[in-house]
Amino acid sequence: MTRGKADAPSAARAADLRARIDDANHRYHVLDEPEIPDIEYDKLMRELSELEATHPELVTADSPTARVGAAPSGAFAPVPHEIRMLSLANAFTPDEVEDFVRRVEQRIEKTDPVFSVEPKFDGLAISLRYEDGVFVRGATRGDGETGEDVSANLRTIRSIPLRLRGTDVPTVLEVRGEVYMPRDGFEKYNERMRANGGKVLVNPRNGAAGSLRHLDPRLTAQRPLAFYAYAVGVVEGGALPTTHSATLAKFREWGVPVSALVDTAHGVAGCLAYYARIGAERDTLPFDIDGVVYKVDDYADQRELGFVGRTPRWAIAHKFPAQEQQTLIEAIEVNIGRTGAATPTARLVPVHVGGVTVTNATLHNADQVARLDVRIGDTVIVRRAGDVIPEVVRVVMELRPANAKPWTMPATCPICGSDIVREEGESVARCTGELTCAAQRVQAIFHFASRRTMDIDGLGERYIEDLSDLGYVVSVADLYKLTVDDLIAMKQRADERDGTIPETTKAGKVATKWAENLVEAIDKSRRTTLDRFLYALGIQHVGESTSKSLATWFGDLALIRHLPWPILKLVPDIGNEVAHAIDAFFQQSGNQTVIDDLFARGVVVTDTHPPSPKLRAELTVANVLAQFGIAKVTTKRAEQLGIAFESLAAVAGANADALLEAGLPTETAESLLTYVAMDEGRALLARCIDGMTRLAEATSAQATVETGVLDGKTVVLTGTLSALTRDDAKVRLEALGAKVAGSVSKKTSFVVAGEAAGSKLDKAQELGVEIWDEAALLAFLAKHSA
DNA sequence: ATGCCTCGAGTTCA
DNA sequence: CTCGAGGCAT
Repeated sequence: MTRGKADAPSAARAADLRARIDDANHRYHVLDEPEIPDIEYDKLMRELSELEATHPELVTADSPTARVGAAPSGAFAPVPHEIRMLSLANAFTPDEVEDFVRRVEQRIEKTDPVFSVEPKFDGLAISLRYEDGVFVRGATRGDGETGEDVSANLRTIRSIPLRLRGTDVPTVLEVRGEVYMPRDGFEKYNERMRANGGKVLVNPRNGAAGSLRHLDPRLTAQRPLAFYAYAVGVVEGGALPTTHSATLAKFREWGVPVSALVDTAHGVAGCLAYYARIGAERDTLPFDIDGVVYKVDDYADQRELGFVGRTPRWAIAHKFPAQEQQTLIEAIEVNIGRTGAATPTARLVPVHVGGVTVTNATLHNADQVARLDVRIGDTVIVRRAGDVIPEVVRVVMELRPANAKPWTMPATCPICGSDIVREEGESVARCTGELTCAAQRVQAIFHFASRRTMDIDGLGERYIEDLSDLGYVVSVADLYKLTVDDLIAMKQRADERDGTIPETTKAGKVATKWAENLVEAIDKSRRTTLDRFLYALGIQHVGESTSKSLATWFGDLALIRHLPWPILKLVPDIGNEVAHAIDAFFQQSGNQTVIDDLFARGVVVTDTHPPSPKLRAELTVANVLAQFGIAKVTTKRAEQLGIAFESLAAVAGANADALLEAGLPTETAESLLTYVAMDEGRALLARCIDGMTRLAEATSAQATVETGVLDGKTVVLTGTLSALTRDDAKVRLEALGAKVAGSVSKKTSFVVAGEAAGSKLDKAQELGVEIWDEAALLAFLAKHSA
């Protein structure tokens, strides 16, 4: 093979070939008007790859030959989305669409607003990043915040341009859209697979999702995938039009494929007409769709509408009715969850619904079973609700066997035999076995180890079951004393128990590696944050959000684990139920022991900090007293007491005279005295007094301890940081006392400018504000972070 | 008391 | 994703 310098004619020929191939792709995928036949196209491609093979120095990153697929590259790196990838609210009926449009109209004070209307493709959402017009990276949606880098696979998709056309392309442009598998491509692929005995794809949607997750892009290249854009992410160094529809039109100019079915519509009537039109075309379309999407067209209006949680208020997905199928109920089983919730689950004769095989369907609770009157042996209609989760819609009564008996919730837990109890007014029945119940224990450990809590990679439900069954792990703290030997021994015993063939020497090596990895993952999980740790504990009613609140308000588990419920209630969104649940959890000595054990075995909460100033503001005698719910002691009375007495202890110790002197009516004073006289009342007051003291100490310690290097400094972040996300940087700067602001002013202490920083950098220079590059920030953080 | 909204918990399949 | 229920405003 000639490896010398490329001669000029070869270089020119390569450039020419690339231009012609790009052009053919553009015409085919974007303009939808193929010009040259496939054979011709293949010939051009072959010539180019041969040319590149003999002259490797001619290969460019955006060469169409990259589409054949590079060699496997290992795992997918996580990619943080600077601008979150959205999920949409759903509407199923015209009424819901009307409600949506009405809400929009009210908020933006316009009637019959213009919507960009689009088909909702049934594929996989991805984000493509172009820098200077060249495709540099593509990522899956992931959880919306962080996706996976699937660039190598995306490069193989011919409708994704590797280079944008036109002169007005922004320096950085993130194009968002859907990777899907066209129906004919899906059929042909499966035909081919059936012919040579390969594995067929279940449906186009899974085909698309699965294809992008191939570690070997050469496999992805074989799959018939395509792409349509429908949204925009980060834009830097350039401007987009002021409406969504104009942006999509611009995309087309730049060579990004946008479905020809996108349109604009006015008001409810326009949207519903579009829904009807697309619905009628649905079956003849070359790709699968599961509904249509309405987006408020004007970006200014979108901004005004904003978000509720993770979903925008300016868009909604109007779904087509879910597909339904008929099948048979073989059994109704009871599942025990982390909190002991006993959930009836229908075991079904497998049936294809909406493209997947369904074998289980949750029946939620006994009420639901009764409402549907589902019995074992019944024929039922199953639907894939929303998108994924199968649901039993109704029983086909005509087909009910004569001997079918109504189902009832068992009285005892199928796992541990404890009573199953349903509280008054609750819809769920619970196993009362708590942690004596193996199922609850396994679920609790599984929750503890899961991604959003301690994040122990590789510790799945199956291993937890084995560890628990074989007695290696009883409480979550036991995870942290597991050794490699323990794990290997455990696996051996599990294999023997299951009758799995004893491991050969080669497989023995694998088991060792597995155990080593798991021990390492467990070790890695030892360092965690307070919010994750709290969430991991699995306290009833304390999920991700409440854990975050608790962490920011109190800052230290040493405090939280001793606080009585009246103090916990001071936190917004924590009411009676939640506060009592937290209190009750920590009152259980067993739970305290587990926490001590965790710390003793090396678990470290890294972000402990003093209680928040907000808490200090709320933590008054009056506020705490008002939480108790003592008869007659209203908020107003509590305030009087707060003014009259310095401390909770003083209130608790006050006699009748002192209370009357504070201006309390006789009845109120009596009620309070009665409360204090009760053992329970006195005990709770004592705990509150103790809690307030602890908090006061922790807070006063703050004055001396808090010497953040960046106290009083205001920092602005701009541009793209590469080593850490903007959020990350923000958190870490704030941890050092800085305030991270959104815009530059003369009060700004310094600006951190990443790649492709824009107007904020200009402004900083103009105002003479200190400017740091990313390296300076990293160095600073490294030096000053604990 | 009543209604809205957000959060928690449980769940399916590949 | 969906349902139920807790928190809070009215």
